[in-house]
Amino acid sequence: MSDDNHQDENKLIAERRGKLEDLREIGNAYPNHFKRDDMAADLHAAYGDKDREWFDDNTIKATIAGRMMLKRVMGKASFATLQDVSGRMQVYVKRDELADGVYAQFKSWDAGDLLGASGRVFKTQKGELSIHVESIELLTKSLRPLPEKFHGLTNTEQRYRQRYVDLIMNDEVRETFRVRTAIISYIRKFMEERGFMEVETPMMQVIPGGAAARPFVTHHNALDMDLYLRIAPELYLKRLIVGGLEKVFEINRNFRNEGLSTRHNPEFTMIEFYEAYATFEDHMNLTEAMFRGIAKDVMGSEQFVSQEVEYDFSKPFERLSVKDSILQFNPELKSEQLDDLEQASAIAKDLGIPIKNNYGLGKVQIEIFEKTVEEKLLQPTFITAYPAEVSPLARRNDDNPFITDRYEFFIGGKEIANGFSELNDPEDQAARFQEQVANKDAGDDEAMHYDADYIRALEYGMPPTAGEGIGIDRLVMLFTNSASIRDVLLFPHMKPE
RNA sequence: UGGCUCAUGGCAUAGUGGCUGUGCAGCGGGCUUUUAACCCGCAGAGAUAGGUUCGAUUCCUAUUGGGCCAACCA
Repeated sequence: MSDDNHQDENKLIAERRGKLEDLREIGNAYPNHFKRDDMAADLHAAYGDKDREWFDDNTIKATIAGRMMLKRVMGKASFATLQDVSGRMQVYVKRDELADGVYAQFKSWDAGDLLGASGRVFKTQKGELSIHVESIELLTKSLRPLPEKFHGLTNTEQRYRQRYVDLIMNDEVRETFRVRTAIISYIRKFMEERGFMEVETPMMQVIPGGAAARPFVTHHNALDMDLYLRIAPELYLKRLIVGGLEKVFEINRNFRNEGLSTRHNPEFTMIEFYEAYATFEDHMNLTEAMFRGIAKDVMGSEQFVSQEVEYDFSKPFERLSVKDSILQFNPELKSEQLDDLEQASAIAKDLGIPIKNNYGLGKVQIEIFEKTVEEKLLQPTFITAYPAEVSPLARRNDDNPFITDRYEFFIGGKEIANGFSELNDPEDQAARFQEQVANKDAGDDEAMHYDADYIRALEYGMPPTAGEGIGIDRLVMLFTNSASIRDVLLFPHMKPE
C-alpha cells in the first residue's frame, strides 16, 4: 500500500480517534458495566408476530447490546440497527426522550460502534419490531470503518485475511461456521453414544506415521531433536486399542506439507476412530448412519443440494469394489486386463498417467481409479477392496491376499473418509513397513517410516479391530454447500501480507 | 511448481494513452416512524519496480498478493 493510501485511510481512522479522545475526556472510554438482558433473536421469536396495537396494552422492557450496522438520522429522531450473535434488532431513538446531551452523542457514533440500549419493545408503522430507546450508551468505539453496508465485503483475500470483518458483514459466513460447530458436536455425541471414548494423542511425533504424506518438521531445543507435526493419529490410537481402551476416537488437526487447493489446507481436521472386535463392514454401516444423521438432525433433511448435485441420504449408500468401479466407468476395459501388470500399465499410460518402474499392479489399478472414477462418484459411495500394495496398515482379505478389507468413502467426487479392518499381524506389519522403507530409499518421500514401537505394541496383541478417518472439513463443505475448503476454515492458510 | 486471470479512495464498482467518475461510509448543513432513509454542500483513489511514449491508471516486462485450473495429497 502506498503512503498516499495510508494517509487517506488514516483520515477516516483519525476522525474516529478524535471521537475516542473526546470519550476519554468524558470518562471511561471502554466501560464494562453494561448488563444485557435480551438477544435480538429471542425478542423476534417472542414478539415478532404481535401486531402494533398489542404493544399499547403490553409494556415489554428490553435491554440489548450489539454492533451498530445501520444508522438513519432524521433530525431529532433516529433509527439504528444493532447486531448481536443471534441477529439484528432496530432501535428508535428520540432526542427529547433521552437524558440531556445523549442524543448529540448518539449522532456522533459511527456504524461499527458497539452500543447498549434499553427501552420498550414496539412495532413501527411499517411493522418492524423495534426498541423505543429510553437509554443508550456507547460500549466500544470502533476506529475502523466497516465495508459498504449493502454489498458488504466481497474481496476474497480480505475476507480470509480479516475473517473478523467477514463475520461482521456476512450472515451466511456466520451460518457456515455455526453449522460446522453443530456438525462436529453431533459427531462427538454420535460417537459417545456408541461407547467411544474421546482421547488426545501427540501432535508432535518422533516418527510421523499413519498416512502417506510429507510432514512438517520442527525442532525441540532442550532435547536437541527434530519432531514431526503429525500427518495422522492412527498409530497412536491403535496403541490405545492394544492397551485395551477398545473404542476410541480423536477429533483434531492433522498437518501435511503439501500443496494448497480448494480441497487442501496444510492443517485440516479429521476424526479418526478405532473399535476392537469390529470389521470394516461395521464401520461402513456406522459411517452411513452418521452421515444420514447429520443430514437429518443437523441440517434438517435427508434431501439436499450441494454444489449443484442433488442428494437423498434416505437411500442406501452404494458399495462397489475398486476393480468393479473401474470396469463400470470404463466399459471398454475387461477384467483380465486389470489383473495383468503389463496390460494395466499400458492402459494407464494411454490415460496419460506416468507409471514408475516400482509400481505394482495394485498401485497401477489405483492410478487408473483415481484418473477415471474418483471425480465421477457424486452420490455417496463406498469403494472397497483396495490393493494391499497401497494399504500398508490394512488387513489382508482372507480370500484374496492381493486386496485388503478396506474402503474409501466418496461424495461429490471427493474422498471424504478412509477405513479398514486393521492389520494386527505384527510380522505382516513389519514386512509392510520394510516395503515402505524400501520405497522411501528409492526416493518416495511420502513413504512411511519403520515404527519399531508400533510393531512392539502389535506384538503384545491388538484385538481384531476396524478403524476409519473422516475429513471433517470436506464433510462440512458438503453440508454447507461450500466450493472451497477455505470457506469452512475460520482462518485458512494464507501467505503473509 | 506450471497455465489462465485479477489488483482503481475505507468498502462496492465504472471508464479512459491526455485534469479518473458513481454509490455507500466520512465531514458540514437540513429533516421527530426510517429501513440500502432522503435532500444540499465538501473532501478523499489506479499494488510495487522498470520499460515504450511528448504524455501511462490504461500498452509491455518483472515482482508481490489473491482467485480458478493442473500437479502433490485428504
